[in-house]
Parts: sequence; C-alpha cells; structure tokens
Amino acid sequence: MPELPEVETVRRGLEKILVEKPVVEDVRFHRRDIRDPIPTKKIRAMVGQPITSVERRGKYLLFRTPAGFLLSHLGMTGSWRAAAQSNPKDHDHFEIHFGNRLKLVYRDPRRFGILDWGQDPRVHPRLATLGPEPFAEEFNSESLWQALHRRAAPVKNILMDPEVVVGVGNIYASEVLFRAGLRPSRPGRRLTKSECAKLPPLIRDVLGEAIEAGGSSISDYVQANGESGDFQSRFRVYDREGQPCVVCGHSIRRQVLGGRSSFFCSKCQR
DNA sequence: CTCCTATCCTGCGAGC
DNA sequence: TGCTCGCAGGATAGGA
Repeated sequence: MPELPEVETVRRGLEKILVEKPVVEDVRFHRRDIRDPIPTKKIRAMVGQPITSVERRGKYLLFRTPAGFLLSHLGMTGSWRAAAQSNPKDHDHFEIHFGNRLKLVYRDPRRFGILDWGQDPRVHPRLATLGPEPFAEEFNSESLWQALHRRAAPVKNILMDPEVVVGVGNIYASEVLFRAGLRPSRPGRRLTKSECAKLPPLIRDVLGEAIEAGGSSISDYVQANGESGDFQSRFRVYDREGQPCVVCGHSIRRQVLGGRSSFFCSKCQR
C-alpha cells in the first residue's frame, strides 16, 4: 500500500484535478463490503457540495466539502483515478461524478481500504488517535525517545506505530533504519539517545525524497493521473534480499518482524 | 500496559 | 501450460 509519500502524491494529483472546486453531481456505490461497510447514506451528503480541498492526515485522505468530509484510506491496494464517464471495471467500488464528464473512481482489489464520512476531523475516531506528522515539530528526538526508551519491541515496529509517528510503513521503515545503521530487530529500549536522535531527520529525508520522486510504484500503485512513481529504483534494502549492500557489498538479509518482511545489511546495521 | 499473531481479501510470481 | 504456495504498501482485535 501506499505509505505517506504515495498518499501525498495521490493528494497532490487530486488537488490539481479538483482545482476548480467542482460540485459533486452524483455518487455511485458498486460494492459496500470493504474493510468496514461503506456508510453509503452518510456519504450521499456530498451530492450538491463542492469539493473545496483534499487534505492528508497520516495515510488518510480527506475530501472536504462545506457539509463534511469524505475520509479515504487506501489500505494495501486502494487507488483513486480520474476517468471520463464509462462503465466501472472490476474492483471499482465507489465513484464521485462531476458535471463536466469527469468522475473520480475508487478501486481496491483487496478491499482493505476505508471510506467514511465525518464532520470534524479532530473528533473522527480514526484520526483522533493518530500521532504527529513526521514533518511536524511535535515529532522530534524527544518524542521518539519517549516512545522508544522503555519498550522491548523491535525499533522497526515502533517506527511503524501510527501513535508514535504517522506515515512510516513497511518499506520506508527498512530504508530509514538502513540509513541510521540500526538493525530493524534492535529493541527500542536498547537505542542510545544519540541513535534515537538520528531517526527523525532520516525519516524526513527518506519520506521527502520519496515524495519528490512521486512515491514508489510496486505492483498496482499509481498516481491519480495514472503515472508511476519512481522511488522504488532507489530502495537500498527493501525487497533486495540476497543482493549486495550498496555500501559494503554484503548480502542483504530478510527477517520477519511483527509479521512483516524487514530488510537490512548485517554488516552496516547493528 | 506491551507484545505478538492472526485476520480481512485478491493477485501475482516463483517453482514444480 | 497450469497448478499450488507464499507473499504483498495496513490496521486492528484478541490472547498471552
């Protein structure tokens, strides 16, 4: 799925498409049994409303209207694309129709994504528990230290905890820890303060570079305009098991942590 | 509390 | 070819 850079890339694409704040003429539901049932009746409140902006919080997208906001999480395989009016294809679950022959289509083969409707983002249950944005001042070496220094869980799992910092998923967690020289399995409480202090800037570096590259395209992720991102060619460890470390040439290893594949160089990362 | 596992679901590539 | 298996970007419930 999309991690923060992919979601941010989608957001920017949608913002361009919706720059004129078009009014929603109709919404169509083809399947409502995704992760949680789509609240079709609530979402119909969009009809007749202009979409005034598309915001991002963590890996969530918020389509704002004067009447409330559509909340979208892409899960593992969700995507938004702009299309001319046409029949829905397989796995197209939801469509937003505008007047000028334009529609936005939500597609999600695995149906792990979320669609919901809310009035106030600060109160929405899925948003209220989220930790700081990685680019916000509230995320810093001190806040991360508080999350790490008593916990026995692998540092990688802690970085992927949305209550610690939002937006760091499985790919970028491995990439960040490679740059930090830390093994993904290192218990949080075994990090020194100076090791901890390296992480927030590196998280910003990796996520920032990935956003600039238009995200990483693996499998079925595409931007709203259908183009691919480019960051996957710059992975240093992710999905590179058995290939040489770009720094020392040692073979990259894979280890399952918290049920997710993690990749690291056993020589560069301790 | 914290942690670990399993689970939701479809598609794809590897290996036979 | 065609089959089976393992694995895939996330979030969360439930048990230890």
